Order: sequence, then structure tokens, then C-alpha cells
Amino acid sequence: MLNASLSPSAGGNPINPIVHPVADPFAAVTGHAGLIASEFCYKKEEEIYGEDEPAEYVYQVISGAVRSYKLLSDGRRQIGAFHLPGDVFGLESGTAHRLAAEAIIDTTVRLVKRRSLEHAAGVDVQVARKLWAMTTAELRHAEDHMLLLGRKTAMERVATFLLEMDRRLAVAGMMALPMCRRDIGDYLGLTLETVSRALSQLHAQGVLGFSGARQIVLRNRQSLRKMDA
Amino acid sequence: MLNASLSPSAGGNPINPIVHPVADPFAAVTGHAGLIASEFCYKKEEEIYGEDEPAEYVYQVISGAVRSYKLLSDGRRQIGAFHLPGDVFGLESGTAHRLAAEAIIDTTVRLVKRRSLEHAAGVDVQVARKLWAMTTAELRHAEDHMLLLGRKTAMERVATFLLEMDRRLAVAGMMALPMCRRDIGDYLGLTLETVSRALSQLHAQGVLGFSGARQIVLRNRQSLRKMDA
DNA sequence: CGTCCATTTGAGGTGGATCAACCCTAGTGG
DNA sequence: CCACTAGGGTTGATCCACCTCAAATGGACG
Repeated sequence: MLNASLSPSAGGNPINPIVHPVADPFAAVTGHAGLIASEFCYKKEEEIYGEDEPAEYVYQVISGAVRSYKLLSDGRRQIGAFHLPGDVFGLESGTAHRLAAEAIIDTTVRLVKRRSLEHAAGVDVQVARKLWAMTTAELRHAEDHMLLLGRKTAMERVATFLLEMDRRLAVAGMMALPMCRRDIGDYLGLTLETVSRALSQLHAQGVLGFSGARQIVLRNRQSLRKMDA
Repeated sequence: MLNASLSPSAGGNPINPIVHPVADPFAAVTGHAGLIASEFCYKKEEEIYGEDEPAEYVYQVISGAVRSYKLLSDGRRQIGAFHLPGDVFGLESGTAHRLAAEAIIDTTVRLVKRRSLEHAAGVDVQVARKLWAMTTAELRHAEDHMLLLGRKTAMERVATFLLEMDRRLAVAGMMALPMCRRDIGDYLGLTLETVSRALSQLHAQGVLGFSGARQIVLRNRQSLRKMDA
């Protein structure tokens, strides 16, 4: 069934509230190198690329949300990152994607051919520098996430998650989570039940408020920061 | 926790500066760019740099072993990577180290100033490409490790660890682990007791043999690969 | 030969997983 | 417009893999 939410107002917020330390990554690179960027839409739950698949494109989320993940042979899943409007994903310096990517909700992306970027990086050292910086940002997130997965308690993980999502997608003090409890669990190395219990406990403590399971208002960021260890 | 500008001369012992000839990742970059590399020694347990400290140098292990880690405020530690002879570590595209680094045993490193590398990358796009590729390799390891920390059982983690160390430091079918059980636990998100019990169980099953707690020979890699999920 | 740690092993506790209802709500069709 | 339904979410009861605490053992080094 086709879906009407090709409109950018459906899921994510098309106006990215992040103050970029530099200009928009894609714009910086594509503008500088005069590359062609196209747009493309994926429906909810649609695969964008698979693990170990050749990396033909690099993507930027325009609207919607994407999960990057790895699977074990028996189906256990680890989500390495959520990609929200403005985020670049699928960037590889090699020829294959190391994680799979799927649209969580209906999602529009901008994309450029990886080869074009590689070519631009070979011509313009500023482009090369930017690509390196983007990979470094991903690495930093992965390093923080290893600490979370290896050493934090369930409540600390959920507190970290809420603060991350608040920072990345809160609008007017409220966040509209695009992902379900199972996705959150697979991101945090927990079960969906444990995530739900932690959120319920925070709700009971007045740390957060709900307007529907995925609409959350943080009422006490300071106590979340303390839990975050 | 000394200032990074003093780091190499403050703690370790300087050796002779050299221009390195060999064809390894570091030499590929430093040799290509004609950079000066110095050698330096750290004693067992000595800090090489701290978390969030300015990144003045990039390092390559010549001999010995290094651990990179993050700490929580109460002392819980997550080791993100072990660096063994040949490995480059401390490479940052920003200005600060994201993890702390310590010598596990007496260690000799080769080092170059980060600014020199940055300069070389600004002049030679091949150098820039190589730096990006090295960061990508670190990211790949971190992504694999997130899957381990978030979703693997204790036995699967230990099996993965043994296969990784076997690949990276086995000589004549035997590996001499430089790190203690606590380090292994902090790498795998387990306690040292759980690591010890898993190794004992593998020993009892004949999957591995000991010659002292840190000298291990793998007798059945295939069964380890199966456990690795 | 004795001291000091690292390691192993044992016993018991527990945080989060598992299994199982139940509830809520958005979407559907009447 | 409302009743129905399906899938996501919550909550409860129980389990168990791993942690914690404790003690014994072993190996390296003076």
C-alpha cells in the first residue's frame, strides 16, 4: 500500500535545529565539488542497503529516520546508530557497507554516488578532510556507545538514550520518537520489556511525561544526567 | 595527567629519532610525506595520554602492548581496543584524544606530531586518504565490538576474543597475552572471574591449552568459531 | 624461601531476560 | 461516526547468566 507521507512534515522535523560546527556536510562536500545529489524515498521498514553489500551511495536523511545494525546468525540484533534528519550515513572509505540500514518510518534521503565523492576527495583536499571528519564523528559515537553497552546499567542506558534523543530531535521541549521499544532495546543492548520498565519508572518519578508512548517530554534533565554516570 | 605537550619527554624515555623506511601503514604515511618519526618507551602501567587531553602525537606500537579505554565517574572501565606491535593508535582528526591510553607492559612506540600529519594530509591527498582509511578500520572494529558488547553471551565474547588475539599475535600456534584477566574483562564487558571461568571451561573441553595463565594455544579453532555465533 | 599479586574456584545474590497476560490506541471497515 | 482489530506497549511472575564476595592456589621475583 502506498503511503501519503512523502511530504517532509510526516515524521521528522525537516528544519534541523542543530548548529553545525561547520556548514552542512553534504552541502560542504557537494557544493564544493559540484556533485549531483538526488532524492529518494523509502517506506517504513524498507531496507536501504544490506550488511556487506557494495557501497554505491552515501546518504543524508532529509526527513524520517533510519537504523543501522548488525545481526548474529540466530537473529540477535545490535543497532549501532539511529540516523535522523540532517545526518549522513552509509559513508564508507572501503567498497562495502559494514552495517545494514533500514527506514524506521517513511523516509526521504538525499544521495550521491560514493565514487563521485571519492573522486572529489582525490581532487580537493578539503573534501577529503571533511570525509575523514565525518567518519571520526561516527567513531566517537561508537566509542561512547561501547562504554554504554559494556559498563552501564539498564537505567543509565535509558537515561543516556533520552538525553541523546532530546539533544537530537526535541522540538519545543518535546521529542517524537520514531522508533519502537524493540529498536530502543536493540540499540541499548536490552530487551524491550526492560526499556519499557525503565521509562515507566522515570515516568512515576516525574522525570518525564508521556503524550502517547512515543511522545516524551523531559521534565528533569538534571536527574537524567546524574543517572547517566 | 600531565599536559600532552610534555607527554613523551615527561614520562617515557627518548631514543634516537629516525626516518623510517619500512612499508607499513605508518611508514606509508610518514615515509611518503618525509616526516620525522621518533621512538619512545613507556614502562608497564604508564599513562601515554589521558581522555580529552590535547592530541599532540600519533603513535605506532613497535613492541609491547597498549590499552585504550574510557572510565565512568565511579571507576567502571571500558577498554575499546588493545594496540599490539604494528598498530597505529592515538590518531584523531580533531584536537583531543577520545580515550585514554596506557602501556600494559613495557612498550616502545614510534611517534609523529599530529600537526605534521595534518599538514602532510593537506598537501598530499594520498596521505589524507590513508588517514581516513585508518580511522575507518578503527570504526569497523568498534562496530563489531558493539555487537559483541550488546548481544553476545560471556562464552561467545571470550571465543571472539581468543580468535582475535590468535589472529593478531599468535606465533607458532601459541599466543602470549600481554594483558591480565581484568583487562580482558573490561574489554569484553565482563568481570575477571567470568573470563577466568570461561577459559577454564574451554580448557576442560580441550579447546585450548595453557602454559602459564597467559600463554595459550588454541587446539580447536573451529569450535571457537561456532561459539562465536 | 617468602612475599605479593594474578588467577582460579566456590557459594550465594541479583539485575535483567524470559514467558505470559493484559491494555491501549491508531487504523480499518462497517 | 463508532465498533472492531491488530500491533505496540505495559506489567507481572519467574528464571538464570553473570556478578559479588570470599577463599584457596599458583607463579614470578626478590
